[in-house]
Amino acid sequence: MKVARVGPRPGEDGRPTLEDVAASAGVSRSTASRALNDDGYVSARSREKVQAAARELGYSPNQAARSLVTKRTGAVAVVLSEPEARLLDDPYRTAVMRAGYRELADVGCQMVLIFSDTREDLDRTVRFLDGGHVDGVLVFAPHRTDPLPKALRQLRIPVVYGGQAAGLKRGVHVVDFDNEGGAKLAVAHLVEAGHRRIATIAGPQDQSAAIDRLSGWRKTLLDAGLDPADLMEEGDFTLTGGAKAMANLLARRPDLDAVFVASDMMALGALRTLHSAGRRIPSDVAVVSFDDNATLAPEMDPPLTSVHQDPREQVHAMVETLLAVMDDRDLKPRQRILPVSLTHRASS
Amino acid sequence: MKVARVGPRPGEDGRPTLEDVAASAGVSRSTASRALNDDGYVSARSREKVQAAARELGYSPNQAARSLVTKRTGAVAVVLSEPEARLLDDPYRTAVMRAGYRELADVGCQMVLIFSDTREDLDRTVRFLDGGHVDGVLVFAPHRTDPLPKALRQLRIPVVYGGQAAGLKRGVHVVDFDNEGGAKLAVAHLVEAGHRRIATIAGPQDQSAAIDRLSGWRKTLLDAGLDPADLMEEGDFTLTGGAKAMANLLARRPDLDAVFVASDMMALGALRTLHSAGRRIPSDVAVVSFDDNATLAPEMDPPLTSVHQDPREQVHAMVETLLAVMDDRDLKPRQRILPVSLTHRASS
DNA sequence: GGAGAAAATGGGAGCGCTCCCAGGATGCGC
DNA sequence: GCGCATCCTGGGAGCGCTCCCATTTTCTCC
Repeated sequence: MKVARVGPRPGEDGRPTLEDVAASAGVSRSTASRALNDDGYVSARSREKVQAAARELGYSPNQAARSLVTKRTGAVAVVLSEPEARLLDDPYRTAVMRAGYRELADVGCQMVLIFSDTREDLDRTVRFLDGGHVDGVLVFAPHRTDPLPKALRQLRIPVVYGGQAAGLKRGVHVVDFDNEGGAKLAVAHLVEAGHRRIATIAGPQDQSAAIDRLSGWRKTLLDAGLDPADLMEEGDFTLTGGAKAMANLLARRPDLDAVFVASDMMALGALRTLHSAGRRIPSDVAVVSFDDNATLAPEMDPPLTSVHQDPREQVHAMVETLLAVMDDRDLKPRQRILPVSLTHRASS
Repeated sequence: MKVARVGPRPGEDGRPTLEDVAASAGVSRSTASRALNDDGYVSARSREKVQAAARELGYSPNQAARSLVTKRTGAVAVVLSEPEARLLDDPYRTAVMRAGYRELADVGCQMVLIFSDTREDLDRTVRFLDGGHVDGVLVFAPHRTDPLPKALRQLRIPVVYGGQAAGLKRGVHVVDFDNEGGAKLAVAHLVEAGHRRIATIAGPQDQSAAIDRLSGWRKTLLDAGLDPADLMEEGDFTLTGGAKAMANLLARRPDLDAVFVASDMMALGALRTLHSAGRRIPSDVAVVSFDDNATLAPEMDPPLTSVHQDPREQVHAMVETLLAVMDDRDLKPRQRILPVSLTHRASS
C-alpha cells in the first residue's frame, strides 16, 4: 500500500521543493529560504509558518541546487593511499577514519572516504577530487614513492597532508607528529632505566615516519654512548612482520635487554616471539612501542609502554588547516608538527 | 607564481564550464554535452574537437549542476551503526569498508562513509541520508535494539541491509550470511573429528548473527546426542572478551576438548588463554572460529580453522540489490542468504 | 503626523548542466 | 529531380536553490 499523498503538490517524485514550502506557508520563495537558513530579515511570524510548513511537508533542501549556487558541497574527502592493500588494516588508519568522520561532522562537513591502492585508482581518485564533488581533501600517503601527492598538485581545491607528503616538501600543508622526538623519548626512557643493549624494530624505510623513528633511536643511543650496531631490524608494520623481526634480532643479539618497536602492531608480534623464546617482560627484555593505540597497547600482555600520538588530534589540526585554506586560498603553506608523549605501562 | 591563464575565459574561479568548452571547440553547448557523454548523434569531427578542447581547458563537469537535472548523485552511503564505539575496530567492519569502496567504484559510484554511534548521530545521519546527497544506502546495523533501521524507514531512497535489520523483518532488503548454517558446519566438523565436549564462545546476544551462530552450535550438539550444558560463554566480539570467556569456560569445564568461537577476534583471545593454560592446540583443545578474516585467521598460532564469509561477496550482493531497487522502486523486498564454507587449518 | 530609517518581503536572474524539439544537412531509392 | 529517412546541430526550457535589488510595510523620533 502506498502512503496517501495530500496537500500541496510534491513534484513527481514526492520531494517537496522550497517553492512548495513557501506556497504552503503563504510566503515567497525568498522568504522561505531566509527563514530556513536564518539569515537576513524575517519576521518571527513568517519564520514559524515556514518552519511548520517545512516540517509538515518533510522538506529537505536539494543539495545539488544549493551547491550549484553556493559553490560549496559541504563534503571533504579523506584519501588513504596505501600501495599494499593489506596494510589498510593498520589500526592507526582505522582510528584516522573515525576521527576524520567526527572532526568533519563537527564542522558540518561530510566525509567521503577514498581508498587508493592500485594504479588505476590514482586516475580515478584525481578525477573525482577534481570533479567538484568535495570542497577539500585530507590525504594520508605515507609512502615516499607514492605518485599520488604529485598528481594532486593539479587540484583546484585545498589539500592538507597527514604526515609528510611524498616527494613534495614545499608548497603543501602538512600536519605531522614528531616521530623522531617520540622515538628519542622512548629510547631515553629505556636508557634511563639502565638498559644498554637496546634494539629496534623499525618500520618500512620507504615511509618518512618510520625513517624518523629509526633516526630518533640511533641518535639517542649514540648520545648515550651506546653502539647501535646489529641492533636494528626492519619490519613492515604488521603483526607477523614484527614477530619475524624480533626473531631475527634474538638470533643475532641474544643479549639484547630492551627493544623499541616502531608500532603497536609490530610490538604485538614481537611480544609473541619473546614469549615463545621464554623471555620475561620487562625483566629480561623491556619493550616500548609507538602509536599507543587505545585498543591495542593497554590490552597487551603485558600492557605496553608506548609513544602516544592521537589520531584525533592530528585530524583536528588538519581540518583546522583545511578550513583556513578554504577561507584564504593563498595562505602560505603550514607545516605543523604535533608533540607526542610517552605512556608508561608494564612492558618497561 | 600563478600559472598564466590564456584562451577562453574560465569563470572567476578558474573552472571552465561546458559553455567554455563548446565555445573553444566552435560548437554549441548541446553538441559539447553529447560529445562528452557520448549519447545521441555527434559527428566524429565535432567529438574530437570537443574532447580536445575539454582536455586543453582542463574541463571537468560540475557535478552539482549535473545531478540537479539528472536527479542522480552517483554517491552511495555506507552506514556503520555501532552503539559501542570501540567495536568499530572489528576487522570485519574494516573489510566491509574496503569492499564497499571497491564494489561501488566498480559500478561508478562513490562511497560516503557514515559512522553512527551516538544518539545525536542518528538524527544527523537520517537528515543527511534524506537530504539528497546520495542515491542509496547500505546499512550495517547488527544490534537488535538499534533504533536506526526504524528511523530509516522514512527515507525516500533505497536502502539495503547487510545482516538482519533490527526490528524489521518485512519490507526491507537484506543480504545476510547463513550464520546458523556456518556454525553447524563448524561444530559438525568438530563432532566428526571425535570431540565430545564442545564448548562455544558466543557473540553478544543482542546481535542476530551471534544468536544464529549460537543456535547452530546448540542444535548440532543436540542432534549428535551431546549435552550443551555449561559449555556456553558469551563474549563481546573483542580479543579480551574472547580471552575472558575462554578462561571462564576452562574454569567451569576443564574437561572441554574443543571450542567453537563466534569470531576470529575472540578466537585470538581464546588462543592466548589456552596457551597460558598450557593446553595444546588442537591435540588438547581444537578451535574453530567464524569470519575467516584474511589477515587474522591464517596468521594465528596455530592458523585457525574458520567459517569463511567473504565481506566482498556480501557487499557485492548488496550493491546488486541496491541497483535493482534504484531501477525499480517497487521491487519486492529481497532476503538473500549467502552460503558460507569451512576453511580447514591447523587449529582443528 | 510626517520624514526617514529599519525591517520585511517578493520577483528576477542565474548557477551549469541535460533534455526536448525544431530545423538544417546529408544520404538513398525511384 | 523529388521525397523521405537518417544524421547532426543549436536553442530554449528548466532542475531548485541563493543572492541581489526594488518595493512595501513597520517602526522611531521630533
